[in-house]
Amino acid sequence: MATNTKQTIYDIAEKAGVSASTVGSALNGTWKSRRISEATVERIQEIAKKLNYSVNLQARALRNAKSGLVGMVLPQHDNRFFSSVGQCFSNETRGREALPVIVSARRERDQELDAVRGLIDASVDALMLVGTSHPNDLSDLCLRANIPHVFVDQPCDYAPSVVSENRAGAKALTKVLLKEYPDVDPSSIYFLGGDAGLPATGQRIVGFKDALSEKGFEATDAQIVACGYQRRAAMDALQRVYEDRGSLPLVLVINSIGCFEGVLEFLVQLPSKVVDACGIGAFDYDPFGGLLRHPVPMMRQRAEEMVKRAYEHLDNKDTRPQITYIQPELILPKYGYRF
Amino acid sequence: MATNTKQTIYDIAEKAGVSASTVGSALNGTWKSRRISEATVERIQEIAKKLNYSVNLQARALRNAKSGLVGMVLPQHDNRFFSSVGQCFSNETRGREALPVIVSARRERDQELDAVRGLIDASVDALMLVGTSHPNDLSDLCLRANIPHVFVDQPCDYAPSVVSENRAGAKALTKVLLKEYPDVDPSSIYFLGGDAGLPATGQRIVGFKDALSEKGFEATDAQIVACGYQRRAAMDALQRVYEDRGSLPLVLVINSIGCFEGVLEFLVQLPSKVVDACGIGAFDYDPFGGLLRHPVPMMRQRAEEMVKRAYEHLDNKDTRPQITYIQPELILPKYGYRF
DNA sequence: CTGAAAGCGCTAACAA
DNA sequence: TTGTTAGCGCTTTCAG
Repeated sequence: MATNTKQTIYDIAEKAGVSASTVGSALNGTWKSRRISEATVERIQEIAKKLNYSVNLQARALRNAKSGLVGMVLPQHDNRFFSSVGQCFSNETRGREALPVIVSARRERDQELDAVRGLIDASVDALMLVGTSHPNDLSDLCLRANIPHVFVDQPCDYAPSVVSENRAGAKALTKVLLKEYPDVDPSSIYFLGGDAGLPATGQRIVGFKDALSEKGFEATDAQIVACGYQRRAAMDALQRVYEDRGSLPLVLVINSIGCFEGVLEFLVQLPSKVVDACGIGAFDYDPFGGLLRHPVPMMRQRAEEMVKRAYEHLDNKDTRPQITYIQPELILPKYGYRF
Repeated sequence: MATNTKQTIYDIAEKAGVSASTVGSALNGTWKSRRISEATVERIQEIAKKLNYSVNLQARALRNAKSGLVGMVLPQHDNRFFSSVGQCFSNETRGREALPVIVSARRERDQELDAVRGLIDASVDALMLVGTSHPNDLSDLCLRANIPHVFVDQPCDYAPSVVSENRAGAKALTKVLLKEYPDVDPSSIYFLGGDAGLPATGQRIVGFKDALSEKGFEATDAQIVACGYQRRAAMDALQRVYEDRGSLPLVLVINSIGCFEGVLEFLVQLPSKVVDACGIGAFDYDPFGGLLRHPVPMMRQRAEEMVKRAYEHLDNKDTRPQITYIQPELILPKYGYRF
């Protein structure tokens, strides 16, 4: 029968008539190098099972100066891209016999700092920082606490970073749209969403402009609407554009999946003809986006590759600043029935 | 200047010329009850800041028998419903000054057991088990380890559970669809997705049948296709139905958002006329689903309420089995432009 | 108002 | 092949 109070190696030692250290190594695998007889080990393991023993990882961590926790900070869980990142991180971390601790921080400086501090207090063995708004400040904290860390999605000046090829991706996406509208009035091409102060958005804007200038167009500030990442903000921003112009943009490149939802939410109120005429593309991917009657090419960021690469940096104890670029994947709309 | 090696209360004690226990209580807030002078406390805090001190939570945990970790097990992160659950859990947990540890276990028994064992080893102070396939086994582990725990989405016989009103929800959803097709051939009404062995799906099937029998219909086994939760499985299952019948069902109630994606993926290959004739409704919610040209009513599960209720059980140290039902929300398609 | 000392559960020398 | 012991960093009596 199992007891209801948590058992320690001392309890087992007593029942087994051996010392606690013998029990310890019988249970943590070091018994081979300590040359403890297989017989005792088996006996101990049996008793442990019977008593429903489980290690106390804090005690082990305290002794070993290694917690078995790996932390991740990301903007939010409920987002297709970040939840994929979280899923991959969870898989990879469990595969390394460690426990993932994922904290969301809404891209806000204070929350990010708070999250990182909390994770440092928990003595995480490593930290993966995803889509953070203040990478350098966070890296600073980690450096002072001597915590190996990598950045994903938004790069940092002081640590290894893994990001999408945003510039090339945005350029390719924009070109797909422009091809559909060869004679478009250049001033009716818009980029919407994101934070122009952050590298990811910044690079996408550059890529967007690249595509335009290949056509001999030059984008004005008015065509770049970096309204943030919120669904609602994107909705409002597009509405403003619509009112100012008196019409929709002819080509609209959207910077994040959250904004994409906001855009659709706005468009859904307009008459069909108006929306039909507008070419829409989105950075980030949503499977539903590919099923819409209105064809929407999308740039899927490769979450899995990004997390794996980031983990490689951690595994290799790579600490110097360097950026690894991962090419995103262009997803063109399917043909057939259109929802 | 900050040092690069982790500081302890002893380091601070030395610099401050006081004892470690004084530093300890100055830093953890117990100094008031220990009546330590505010002056020393301030001095200590200053030194701590300068040395870039941060508590070692394992040490504290070991001493206090309280880890400051709260665990969650869920099927997957990359799913709209579960990622909302994860987000709410993260928020609630951080609000309680604890750290969320979320582990995904794909609804597989071994992975679930493993995850729970890992969390028990980490001495989580409480555990929230979401959408698990083997609740009773997991509860058993927790009970033996004396860990307060709650179930969400799938109920357990031995612990408090918070679940959606699946039966009523499925009935209401089915009725919405039936209303559109008053003269439908009863045998062409299908329920697709989920695991009939699990209570959530089971209840939804009952609700589905309720709606049918109100119409005087009786569902046969062939109409209930509990093909699991995978996108791919749903795709294949629907294809089989299509081939067997020689046509699509006229009314299709889909049991989970993952299956919904699979269904759309299949339908996208068919000619418009065929799909247009089919009435589709989905349990679980996706904002894109509401924007489709093909109108899809959806039952949104209230993730936030569910997590909050679950946390209430934990806060109240409620341990006896009981089920709290949360009513899901019917979301009807928007009208206007249809994508 | 503050210090000394014990102990949380585990691991790793060092002895035996 | 196994036991003894010290100590990881912190909190908490108990003394002073």
